[in-house]
Amino acid sequence: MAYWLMKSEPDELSIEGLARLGQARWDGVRNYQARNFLRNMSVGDEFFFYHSSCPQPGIAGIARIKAGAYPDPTALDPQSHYFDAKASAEKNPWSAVDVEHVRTFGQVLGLGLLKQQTALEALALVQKGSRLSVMPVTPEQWQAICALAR
DNA sequence: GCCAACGTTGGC
DNA sequence: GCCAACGTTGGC
Repeated sequence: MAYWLMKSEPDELSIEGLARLGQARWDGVRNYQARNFLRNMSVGDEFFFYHSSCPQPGIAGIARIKAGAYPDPTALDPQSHYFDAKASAEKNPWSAVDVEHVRTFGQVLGLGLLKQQTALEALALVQKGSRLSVMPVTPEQWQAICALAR
């Protein structure tokens, strides 16, 4: 089992929204590096749910992969914000996964707090200029962040 | 709204 | 293959 971190704008999907729904499709990833990480995910993998582009950016909880990567239907939907005119049913370069809620933290672990942690220096999230929205988390980083949540 | 930094596009 | 221009991300 592997660990990950994924960013979502709470206006689109928040940890509270996922808790309410129980599960959701994680779609709209339009970056090849992030997509490749999606494809490496296995059912049962857990990830930190990060809230981005919002008043309180940070890790808001934990969720789990319920179904591994499959072609992202939003790429084929002209109505979707994530529509990709170059994608087709035969050749859809984008992937989605299904996720389920695990835990909402009592308080959001703010980006500032995460940046203070020596144990997280290698995490793409806290590196200058990094915009990666899906990234791997090592077991050590996972433990360090879980400790902050207690 | 600003802006730094990155990724993508497309002409050459 | 280079690289300038453009679009996007995302914190502040």
